[in-house]
Amino acid sequence: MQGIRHPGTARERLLSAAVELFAEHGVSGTSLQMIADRLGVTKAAVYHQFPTKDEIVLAVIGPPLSRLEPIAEAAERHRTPAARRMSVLSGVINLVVEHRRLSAVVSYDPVVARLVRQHPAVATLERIVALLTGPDPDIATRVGVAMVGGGLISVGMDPAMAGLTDDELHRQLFVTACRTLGVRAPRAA
Amino acid sequence: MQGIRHPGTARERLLSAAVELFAEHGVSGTSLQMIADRLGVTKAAVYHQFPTKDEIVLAVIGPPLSRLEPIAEAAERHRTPAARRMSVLSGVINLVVEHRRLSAVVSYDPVVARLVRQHPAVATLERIVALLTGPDPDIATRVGVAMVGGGLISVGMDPAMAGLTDDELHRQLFVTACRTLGVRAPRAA
DNA sequence: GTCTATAAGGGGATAGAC
DNA sequence: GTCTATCCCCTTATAGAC
Repeated sequence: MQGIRHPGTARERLLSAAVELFAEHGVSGTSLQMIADRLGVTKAAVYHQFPTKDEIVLAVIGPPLSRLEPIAEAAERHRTPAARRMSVLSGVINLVVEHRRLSAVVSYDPVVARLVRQHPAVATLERIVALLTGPDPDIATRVGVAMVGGGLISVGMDPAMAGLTDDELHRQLFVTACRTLGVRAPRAA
Repeated sequence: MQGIRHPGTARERLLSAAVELFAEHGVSGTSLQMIADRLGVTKAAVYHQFPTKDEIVLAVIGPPLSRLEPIAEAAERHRTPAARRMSVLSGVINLVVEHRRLSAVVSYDPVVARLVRQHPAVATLERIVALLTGPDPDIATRVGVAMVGGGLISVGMDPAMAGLTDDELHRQLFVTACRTLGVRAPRAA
């Protein structure tokens, strides 16, 4: 709360630059020097904000991962498996659409995958998958859910979809995911 | 053709080790030292087989990429857009199933993506997407095709699907992809 | 918050012996 | 085909001044 600065605090600008670079080069392919260069500062300034590179990655993935818990909780308040599935699907799509570029990094970067495995949110992720499959899923259902998971992220990161607004993309993903899962989509709001 | 050796020529063993490591750590996260260590040789021995690291990546992605062309050609021999779509879908699924781990590397590793962009096979890839969408696709169709593309790869790399045989996985992916695309799957053979 | 300077190590890559 | 030895650069990370 001092002078006006365009994109936020130094920490926020750093994380924003990191996300872009991670998406473009991968975490292993992004050096602290690259992050510093994009911000127009030196590496030491980066180290002033975060003690290690891993801490930067954790700070990047933490906020989106922490949003999984409320998605699962909201879904579990519904009574039928079908309603729970629709609720969690909508929540996950919201998250993916909102973090189009980051989702792919979280899902597919090997360095991030290692950090995610040690993250408390993995348990929530399993809950979410269970909510999507429903109880005692057969192979076809599990394939469908896995396909939706990867598909959402791929579409989100697709440059050809960059022109779509978040609302449009959400609608498209929702109806397509419902088809993949073999369920009738509720009529649109 | 000399003495018996278990996994093939030195070059083949190197590429096999490279694929595993690329899938596990990403290309940027895989050093030539790691490849050499896995083979029980030194870096210099690796450099004897390939002049640069990029050449290793190209040798890894070349064979699967070269299989795109016959897939597109076979599909284009069919007369109707629907038949072409089913043909290309089956061919792509074959490819993904056969290279479960490699597909994710080719599709999502930023280093590989850069090399793929300069590869002649990109044109074929566009042809394949066009065959899947059909002429003058609307947004919903393009979303469906993008979702199938990413979904196939995600399911292929999913450890939970590792227990499925190639044939089983192919069948599951085919019917699920057809649902996503909103087409009736032809009855199984 | 940012800088200069530097340490310590690993990266890709090369030369030349065996 | 494989080795030892080496080069140079970039990496993460630290220390301390401004």
